[in-house]
Amino acid sequence: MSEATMTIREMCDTYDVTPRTLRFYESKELLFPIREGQRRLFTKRDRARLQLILRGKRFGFSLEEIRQLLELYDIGDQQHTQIAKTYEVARQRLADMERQRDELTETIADLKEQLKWGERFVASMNKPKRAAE
Amino acid sequence: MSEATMTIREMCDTYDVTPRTLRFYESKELLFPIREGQRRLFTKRDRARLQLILRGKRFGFSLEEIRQLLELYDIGDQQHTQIAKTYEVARQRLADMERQRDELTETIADLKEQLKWGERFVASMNKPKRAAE
DNA sequence: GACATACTTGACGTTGACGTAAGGCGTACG
DNA sequence: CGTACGCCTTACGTCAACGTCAAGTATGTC
Repeated sequence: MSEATMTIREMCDTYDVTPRTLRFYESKELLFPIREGQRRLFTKRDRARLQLILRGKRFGFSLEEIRQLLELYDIGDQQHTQIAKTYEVARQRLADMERQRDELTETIADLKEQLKWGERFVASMNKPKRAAE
Repeated sequence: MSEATMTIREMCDTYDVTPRTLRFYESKELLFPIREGQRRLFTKRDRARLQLILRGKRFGFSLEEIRQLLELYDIGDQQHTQIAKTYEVARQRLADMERQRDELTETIADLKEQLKWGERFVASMNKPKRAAE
C-alpha cells in the first residue's frame, strides 16, 4: 500500500521532475508540502496537484494560470468563499481550452493533407519504375 | 486587389504583431522578406508563414519547432531534397499533436465535471430556502 | 535647409521557469 | 570522531521571445 506521504526524492523519481522544480512550485504556492523537521513531505493532495500542474504545462498554461485552475479544483472538494468569481474564471479557461482544441483539430487535418503529398513522394522514391528483386 | 508585397507596418496592422517581432522572426530564419533598398517587403509566402507561426505559438510550440514545421510546408510546394527525413519529423509532430488533443479533450471533460459542482453550488447561493420577492 | 516620417541596425533590459553553485543542518555509518 | 548522505536555503546564472532605447538613413514636404 502506498504511504501517505512522499519525500522529495520519491516525488522526483515518480513524476520525473527535479527537487528545484518542487521547491519552486512551493514558493509559488502551487504545492503545500508539510514539514517534518526541516524536510518536506508531500501529501496525496500535493501529488494530485502536481499531476494537474504537469498537464497544464503541456497545454502552454503559465504557472500563474495553473494556480488559478487549482483553486477551482479545491472548491470542488472543500466549499469555499468567492465561488462565483472563481467559477467565472474557470468557465473562461474552459472556453479557451475548447477553442484551442478545435483549432488543434483543424491544424491536424491541414497537416495530414500536407503529409499525403510527402507520402506519395516518399513512396515513389522507394519504388523505382520496375521492381528489382 | 491585394498588392503582391506588404510593408512592415501593413504586416503589423494585419497580423497584430510589432515590427520588432517580424525582424526577430527574420533573424531566426522564419521569414525571408525581400529588400527594396534597406526596407523589407513581405511576400505572400511570408504572410502564409507568419500565419502558421502564430498558430503554432498558440499551441506552445517553440519558434525552433515551428521553423522545422515550416520546412515541411515548403516541401509541399516545391519538392526538395531530404524529404524522407523531414517527413519523419512531421509524422512525429503530428503524433505529438494528436496526443495533445486527446489529453486536452480529457481535461475538458474533467473540468466540466468539476464545474457541475460549482454550478449547483452557485445556484443554491442565488436561491435562499424560500424566495423573497 | 529644416523637419517629420518611416524604416533601419545594434545593444541592453525584462519576464517566466527553472538550473546551478555555495554553504549549512541532521542523522547514520565506520 | 570524521565524513558521507540527503536535504535545506540563498542567490546568482540561463534561455527564449521579445520590449525598449539610441542612433543612423532615405524620402517627402513646407
